[in-house]
Amino acid sequence: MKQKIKKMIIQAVTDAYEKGALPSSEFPEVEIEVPRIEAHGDFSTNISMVMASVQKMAPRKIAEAIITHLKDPDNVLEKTEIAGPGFINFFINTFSWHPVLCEIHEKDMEYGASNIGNGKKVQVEFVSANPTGPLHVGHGRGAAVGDATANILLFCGYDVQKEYYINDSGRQINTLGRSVFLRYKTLFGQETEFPEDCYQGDYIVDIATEIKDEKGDALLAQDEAEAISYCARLAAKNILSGIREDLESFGVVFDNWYSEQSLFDSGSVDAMMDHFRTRGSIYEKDGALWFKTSDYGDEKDRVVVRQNGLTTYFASDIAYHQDKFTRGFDRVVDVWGADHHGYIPRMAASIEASGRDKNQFDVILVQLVNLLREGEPVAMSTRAGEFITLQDVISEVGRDAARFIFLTRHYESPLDFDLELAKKKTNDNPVFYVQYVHARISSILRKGRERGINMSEGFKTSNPSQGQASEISEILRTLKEPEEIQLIKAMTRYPETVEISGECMEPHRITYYLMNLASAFHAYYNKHRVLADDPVLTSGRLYLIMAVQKIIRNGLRLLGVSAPEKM
RNA sequence: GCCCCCGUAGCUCAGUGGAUAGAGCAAUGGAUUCCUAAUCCAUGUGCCGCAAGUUCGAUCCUUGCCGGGGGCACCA
Repeated sequence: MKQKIKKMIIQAVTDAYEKGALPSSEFPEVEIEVPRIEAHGDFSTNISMVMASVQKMAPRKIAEAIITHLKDPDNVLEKTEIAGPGFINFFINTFSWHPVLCEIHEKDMEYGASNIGNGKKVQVEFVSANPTGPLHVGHGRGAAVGDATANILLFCGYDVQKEYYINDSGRQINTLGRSVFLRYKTLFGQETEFPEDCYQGDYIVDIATEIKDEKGDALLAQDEAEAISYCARLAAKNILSGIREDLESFGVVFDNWYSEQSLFDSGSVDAMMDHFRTRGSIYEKDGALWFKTSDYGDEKDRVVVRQNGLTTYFASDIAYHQDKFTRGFDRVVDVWGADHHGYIPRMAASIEASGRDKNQFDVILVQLVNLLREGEPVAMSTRAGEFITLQDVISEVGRDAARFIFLTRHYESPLDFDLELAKKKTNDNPVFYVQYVHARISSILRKGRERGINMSEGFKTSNPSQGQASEISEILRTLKEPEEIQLIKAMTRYPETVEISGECMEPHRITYYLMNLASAFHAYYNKHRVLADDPVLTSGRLYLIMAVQKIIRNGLRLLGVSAPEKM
């Protein structure tokens, strides 16, 4: 509808110029918006104000000229008006809204899909938590945001891959091994001090016990470094598979798991280092190797190889990101915790240094989650190993509630996650509010079927026969209640909501859209009976609510939330 | 000190330059002989942190300041 109005305006402006009603042929991009206030019409454009200076005419005069030349062959307009400083407001005929329902039924799960991504290969890397402990609530938010963003991009026509980067190399893995080995020694009664920098959680003891059960005291006889390395590998593998299970129970499935260690094994890190040394981006100073990230906007250069000869995390990360592009991705998106924001300039610099455009790389910085219970902060101490894991949260509040709540804020806003609130089955909790729409509609459809109402024939066929087409137009005519038109209008906005959400990579826009649509539906439901006495009217209303149901299911799917038939 | 994010109704937050700034919660009162009351309806609240600038027009863009959070390693 919006596009239709836009075309009409462009045509009118062109005609007006050709007929001499407008002096200049210079036309700005036409912007159409849905006014906040209903009295301002269904759509409005600011074009006459924008054109005023170029045309050297008063905005309202321009608006008049445009309206005079406006052609409306399909008769979609009820009226137009000039308002305020020069807005042109468009009022759409009630019946002109109806065809969108056919479109929704036709496209079904594809309604709202677009091709703005044009098949571009994009990778979304998210979670990527170190395999040194279980996922916590913050990772859950990253998972929800990353997964939904990837889903939305896919729906917008991108060729998307979801990837998890495993930091299975370096110091923290060694620390992990040391932690497990120390606990292992304790199991055999050996006095050991457990340093503060070691991982404190009980899961470390569990892993140590597993090793004891399997290997007995064999590790005690071994060279300590070897024993630690054994513990490290086993623990990382163990923890990683736990992470994978947690993510699966959260409904997140990755297309690819990428090992940091593999970058060393394959020689990618060395090759990267040689490459940038030859190009002069890596140089030696104070016995270390530095990357000249300051050439590309970073505040200072960064170390890639330390004095002690060990590479930094940054080094493998450069190689990793080079590899992403080598694998053919046009665009690379990283989802990081907000505490990593200082890391962005150097990462972006390394990508620019390799000749890539900086807008091929995006970082979504996800802000912290404050875990609450009844409004009170839940005490968590990583040091003491006391924390609530993502799995705990999923078990307590359920996957749907958790995912939805993670997506009820812009990712850059800190999020309060209240465990009690997440379980509440009231209006406070938006998940159920939206899901309830789906369940309610399902229930009506069940009832309808029980009563033997024919409701599926003709609704799904993409090429309706003559008879079906006229039947559909007959039932559409029954939809004229204000609440019905409101609902349909809300549904027309779904595709653009998805597009904007994809362009900005902001999944919360879908969340808000769904809450809004849900509200329009509940209001309608409470005022009008779908299964009415008049069979034609009933068909019309079923046609309407089935479209609502499709969008709810469709939108929830993008967020990774289920659409229940019953609640 | 430098960098990033936030500052909008009592609370939690939407609002990618438009007209009279919105929603939920909280508060009060109401709605179900009938499709799920996990629902709906009614009642009001704002120097959009402050100040300049850009613009026909700024909650939105720019700059400065104030307040809150986070980050500034040869850690990850």
